[in-house]
Amino acid sequence: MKLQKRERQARLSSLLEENPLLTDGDLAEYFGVSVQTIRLDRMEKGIPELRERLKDVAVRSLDDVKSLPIDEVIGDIIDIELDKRAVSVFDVTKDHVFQRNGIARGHHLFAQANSLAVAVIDDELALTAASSLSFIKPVRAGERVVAKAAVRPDGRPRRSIVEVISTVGDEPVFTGTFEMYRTHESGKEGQS
Amino acid sequence: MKLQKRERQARLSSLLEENPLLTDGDLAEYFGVSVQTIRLDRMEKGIPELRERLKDVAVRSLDDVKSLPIDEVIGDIIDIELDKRAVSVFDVTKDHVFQRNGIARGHHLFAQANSLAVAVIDDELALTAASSLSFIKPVRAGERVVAKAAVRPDGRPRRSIVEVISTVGDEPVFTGTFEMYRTHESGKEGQS
DNA sequence: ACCGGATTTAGCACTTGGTACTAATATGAG
DNA sequence: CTCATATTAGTACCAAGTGCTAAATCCGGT
Repeated sequence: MKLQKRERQARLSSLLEENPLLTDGDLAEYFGVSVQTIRLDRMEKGIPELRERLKDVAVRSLDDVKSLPIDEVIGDIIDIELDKRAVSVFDVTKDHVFQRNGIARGHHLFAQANSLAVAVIDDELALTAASSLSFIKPVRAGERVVAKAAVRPDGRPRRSIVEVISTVGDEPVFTGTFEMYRTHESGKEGQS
Repeated sequence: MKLQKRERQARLSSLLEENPLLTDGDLAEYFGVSVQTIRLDRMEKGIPELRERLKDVAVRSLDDVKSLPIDEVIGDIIDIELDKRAVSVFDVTKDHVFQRNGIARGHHLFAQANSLAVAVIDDELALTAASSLSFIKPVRAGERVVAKAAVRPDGRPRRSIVEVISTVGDEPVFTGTFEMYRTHESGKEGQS
């Protein structure tokens, strides 16, 4: 009997974790014990009642929706000098990789580099006109990608070239050349 | 008074849409009417009670977690012939555009094209090795982007080239050339 | 065999946020 | 003024609980 209780409470926790919408009644039936026993178990484990669990899940998912727009820039920009250079870091998680092989999907590396290229341009409007990319080495979940962007002028008016090199540790994993379109000339207003 | 009711019911709907966790009591207070009135309004509008709304949100979000891998591909693939060609559509919403100017962020167009390029390759492992892109015309929220991919062999072993052209209506908005790496030779196993 | 603590079950009153239904009032337009 | 529409009130009931008390079981040790 000593084991029964522990065992049951442990299973109960994990059961509820993967399916929070079970009532005490469901659980009582499942374990073949009385509803009261389930209640006691929940008390001891500090597991809230069904209604609270539901609200938690709901609130969390609503919050998620609201916090999505942070996606405006991919990666954290940690250093920037407009129209010159910029650096951002991006932590690759399991959400960014193919389930099959654990390798980061290319568009995330592109997104980091591209949004960095947009950010480094000192203009109201900066658009990517064209780009050329090279995926040098696969990146995996848990790795931190550091992207460095450098701006150089293009011959044509209202254009700038941004070169981005992304590395994990010391190793380059991605490079991209972005041809950016802008509404105003490249600034270069000299000092003061 | 004719207007009062309609107006209140309309506001009530939209209020609950963006915040499903309001009780009838909250709403009654908010509109300065009795709880019963709110109940009647909900009846007429066919809006379920708080607990049901919560459960819906919760279930949907739990389902989402399970079905997230669908984000493995960006855009809906509507036609595919492995190692030959594929077509996908992607509806641009306000979540995909810069707030400032309403223009779709480049990485979404890239993501659609790139994941289509990955999908069209008939191999366990397909990775983008390099690519070259051209953003021809800005895309805005509400537009539907159709991407068409065509595969052609590369001279080198275990490589394929995928050309993607994305259009809105008749107008091309994006083109990309993807050099794909694969583990096995391009199949081409002839007819049986 | 018997005792005692742990475990389990039962029962009751009460809570929230409702449903379902009935009945009484406004209120306003013709 | 009157009649339909709209609103409010009140009752009984439900699900899924909490909180509390009390009884029944079980199980091991001596």
